[in-house]
Formats: sequence, C-alpha cells, structure tokens
Amino acid sequence: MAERRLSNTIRTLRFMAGEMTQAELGERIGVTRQTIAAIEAGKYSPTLEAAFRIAEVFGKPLEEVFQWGISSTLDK
Amino acid sequence: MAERRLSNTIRTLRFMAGEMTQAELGERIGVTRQTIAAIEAGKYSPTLEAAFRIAEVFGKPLEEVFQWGISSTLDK
DNA sequence: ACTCAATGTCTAGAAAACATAACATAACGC
DNA sequence: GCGTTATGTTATGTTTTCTAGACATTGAGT
Repeated sequence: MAERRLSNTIRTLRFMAGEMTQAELGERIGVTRQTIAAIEAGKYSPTLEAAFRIAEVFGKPLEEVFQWGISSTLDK
Repeated sequence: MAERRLSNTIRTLRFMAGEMTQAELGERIGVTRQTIAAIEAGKYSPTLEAAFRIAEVFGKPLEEVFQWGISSTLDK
C-alpha cells in the first residue's frame, strides 16, 4: 500500500545557505532550536505558517522544502 | 509595515468541485467539518499534513489553495 | 587537553490544533 | 408549513505542537 508521509530538505538547505544553524533558523522564523530539530527529524508536522516561514528564509517554494511523499511499502 | 498572514481558497475550490460540502472534505482528509470551517475562516493555521491532504483532494499544488500573503497596511 | 559552538535528546508544562456535541439559522424541496 | 441539509458558532475536552530548561556528545580551533 502506498503510504503518505512528510519529509523535508531543511538540513541540506541550511548548509547550502552558508551553514546556517538550527538556532539561527529558529529565531528567524520565531521558534526554538529544539522545534527546528524536531521538524528536521520529522518528529512532528509543523503548522502551515511555520512551514511557509521556513521556505521564505531559503527563498524556495514550500514544496521544495517539504514533500508530501508517496513512500513505497518499504518504509515503516 | 507589511504583515504576513495565511489565506486560502478552499471555499471556492469546494464549489468548483461540484459543491463539495465541508463535511465531505473533512472526512476525505480525516478531520471534522468544524475543523474545515475553522480553517476556511482562518481561525487557525492547519498542520502541514492537513494542508497537503486538502490540496491533494482538489488536485492542486499547495500554494494554490493556501497563500502566505503579503497583506498591505490596510488589513487589521 | 581544553574550550566552545552545534546538535541530540529528555522532561515538564504551555499553547494551539483538533474532536465531539450541542444549538441556531438560512435555504431548499416537498 | 414541515423536514432536511449545509453552515455558523459556542463550549468542553483531548491530542499534538511548541517552549524552556537541562545535560550529553561530537567536532573544530586554539
């Protein structure tokens, strides 16, 4: 069965943006570094607003930083 | 000052999709009709996952149903 | 070896997103 | 009129996101 789940490319985008730190990204969008870490790790799905702000920081469209994935049966 | 806030076109998309009801949209994405009503009314910002599911129902990209608006000084 | 910055991770609690149920109203067909 | 269906709205409660603090680890620089 095809399962849908969220994934993101925040980590790579941070490093492409001059090694931006989790803490710095957090304060730029108004959340704590723990929240950024949890979002990066996929521990929970952020609010749309937070997602838009993150995309804005990197100057990318939202769907380029967050993917509503069609994962195969392989992943648990 | 330029304020950023969320807006959406769910209402018009619902009617363009054959007068789809709030209740039907809700059960298609797994939330209640009250939640759909609140999201439509902008009373709170949905989770990214819910947003992706809504866009999926209408077959539209997420940014076409939700806008991270640059509103002018006019709106409160 | 020592410091320090960045991240991982855990906890307790606040805040926001959600559920469920109730009641109200307006529009429709009968 | 009557019944039904869609929506608005309010209240109460649960779940999830997020905060704030702490402590551990790892790596880069000195």
